[in-house]
Amino acid sequence: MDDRKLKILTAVVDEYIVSGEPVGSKAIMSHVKASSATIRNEMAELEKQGYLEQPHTSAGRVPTYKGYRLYVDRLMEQDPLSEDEKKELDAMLPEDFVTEKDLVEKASLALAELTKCATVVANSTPKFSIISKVEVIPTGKRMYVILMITSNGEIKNKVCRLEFDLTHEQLEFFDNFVKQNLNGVPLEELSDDYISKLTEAMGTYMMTLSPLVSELVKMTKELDRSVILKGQKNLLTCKDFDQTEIISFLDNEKELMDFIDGTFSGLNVMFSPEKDGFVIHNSSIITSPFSKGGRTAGALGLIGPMRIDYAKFIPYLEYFTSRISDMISQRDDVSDDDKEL
Amino acid sequence: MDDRKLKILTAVVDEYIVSGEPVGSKAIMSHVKASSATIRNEMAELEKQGYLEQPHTSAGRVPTYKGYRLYVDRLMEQDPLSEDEKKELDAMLPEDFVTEKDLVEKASLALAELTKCATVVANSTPKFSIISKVEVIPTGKRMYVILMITSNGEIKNKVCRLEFDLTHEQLEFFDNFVKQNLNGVPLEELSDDYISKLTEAMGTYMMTLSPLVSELVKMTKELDRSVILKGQKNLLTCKDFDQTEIISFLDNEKELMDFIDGTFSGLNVMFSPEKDGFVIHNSSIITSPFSKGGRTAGALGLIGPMRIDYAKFIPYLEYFTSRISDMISQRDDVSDDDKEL
DNA sequence: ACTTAGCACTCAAAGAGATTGAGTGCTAAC
DNA sequence: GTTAGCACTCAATCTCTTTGAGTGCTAAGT
Repeated sequence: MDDRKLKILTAVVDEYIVSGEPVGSKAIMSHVKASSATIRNEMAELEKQGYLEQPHTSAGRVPTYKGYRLYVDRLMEQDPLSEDEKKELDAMLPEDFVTEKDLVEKASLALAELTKCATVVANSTPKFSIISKVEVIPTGKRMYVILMITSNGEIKNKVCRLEFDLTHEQLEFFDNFVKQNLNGVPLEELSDDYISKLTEAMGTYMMTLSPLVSELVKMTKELDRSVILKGQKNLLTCKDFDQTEIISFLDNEKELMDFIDGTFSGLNVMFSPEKDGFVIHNSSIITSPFSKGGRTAGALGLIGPMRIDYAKFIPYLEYFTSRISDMISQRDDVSDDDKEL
Repeated sequence: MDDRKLKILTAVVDEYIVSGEPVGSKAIMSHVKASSATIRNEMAELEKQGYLEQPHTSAGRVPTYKGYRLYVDRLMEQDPLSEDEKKELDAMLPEDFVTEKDLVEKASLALAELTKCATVVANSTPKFSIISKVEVIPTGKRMYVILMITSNGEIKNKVCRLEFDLTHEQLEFFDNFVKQNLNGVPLEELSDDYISKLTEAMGTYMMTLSPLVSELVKMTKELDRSVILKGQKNLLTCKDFDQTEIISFLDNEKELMDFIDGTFSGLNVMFSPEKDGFVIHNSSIITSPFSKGGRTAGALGLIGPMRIDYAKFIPYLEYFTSRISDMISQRDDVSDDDKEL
């Protein structure tokens, strides 16, 4: 693959990203020093090799996903952020935050507004946190509320209804049992094994209290897998997409969960044809992980059309995730201090 | 307004509801015993009077909102529900529910699926409920969780961050204070007056604890005004609407809150031209209130195109709200029993 | 052997009639 | 007051033409 071809491919992608129209040979002349005829010949070859395609014979060229792949992996030059831009981005993040979930949610929203794309954030910090309080509160006939608070400030509650009322003694037992066996336990250590051992240890109380335990387990599972989608509106108004596809995508959150998996290892750019089962044609997904105290804690992702402005938006995304990492790690230090006191 | 005119108007609306196309004089002949020419003359008059309109000279007639108004108020015959249909509707409702919010939410979703419209539910039952527990739980440096549980099973929590840590004594004071002054208080009695009197009564503690109180008040306000929208997808796919209007409607929840107000007094059918400020052109909104123990407790609403199948859907809606009323009232009795014990 | 000017060719998009048909209003007869 | 009949209207659809951006190929130029 000679140098001029790469330059032409780059020019096609660059042009197409801004115009959204098929790019002709003349438009490339301002980027590459060669006549339109030469460029046409080169483009014909790029097409043979699968990097470009024509919507129809007499139209210009459009990058294929293979073309985008080469572009983002090797050709594109990212626009580095100026200090001013950094300040602007900082201004979009909250200075302070109450819970980590709050922070990532706000960052996600800001990114969505900035890029006019949808954003998604998978936050697995709760997984690394420890249970700091579990309480069971009776609230009516056979009704109980389970309250769980984790060290990262996340709170979760669940109402459950039992078959019969618990005696005072049973409640007290459960309370103590939880205090001894769950308080201070990292959520990620709550394997099914661990749980079943616990239930066994409850002995005669097991029968009556097991519904509570199973709700508790459900809660921990829900905590460590939270995926939030923002900027749905931007997908709906983007004319690169098929509306019905977007609607069915928004309708099944399940898919979201699935695709974000395995994107926790560095910047990642994926195209819909590469990700099979993903319904939105012509879309690309860019993800960047963030960490808490050196440990991967989640990922922020951008869902947009394939002709998204990679050069500009990738730096935005990476800056946001690095800021998130800083902020939540710093906060973590504080609460460590707290423990030492 | 003579009888035949009314029959013709009814026929036009009925036809238009199923076809969505302007209705011509011939189509009416199967409903009204008269020649197409006569019907045309009558329709011309109905148009003069503002009940019908023509998209263009050589097209059939379409009802105006004034036509719909007359139709729903006086002409339409509702399809009464058969026992079988009632059973089907019952099957869509949960047999049992944990919180009232759960129930109305599920009913709302079921109605949305059934009618392919959006549904909205304003639930003010929390307002009539009493505070059964308030707790403040420290969860980290200067971090506190306020937990509030109301008698109808609703739970709300809020994380707040204070400027300084509270002493054990301060916490205990707040705990007692809340127990004495808020536990058992109906939410609707928490007027601003009442609150400010309370804060004054806190004396020297006021300064330090007022952030907690203000969060608490916020929580009660959020509790008694919950509006839930379901079936957004149906609005997006309905071709009677302008997509951009739908998107901007979905984007500002505020509007939702506003329009549902004042619809708690019996079945209500509104058309977008009557409800100014409401962005969705060509839409109609049908609401029906539900009650808890004889007291209005909220309303369930249906948002659809103006040519919605009123005859069929109004009975659905009313059946649902009557079932909701039954179910939450019955449940209430149970918890009353509970108190007596 | 590569580059490029030139030319014939292609094809989507936009515009200009022409055609169709559902529906109307009006009139004159019943 | 009702209705059959007829001329008229107009959106929708189709066809035909024009336009123009863009191509591939060829032959001459470097």
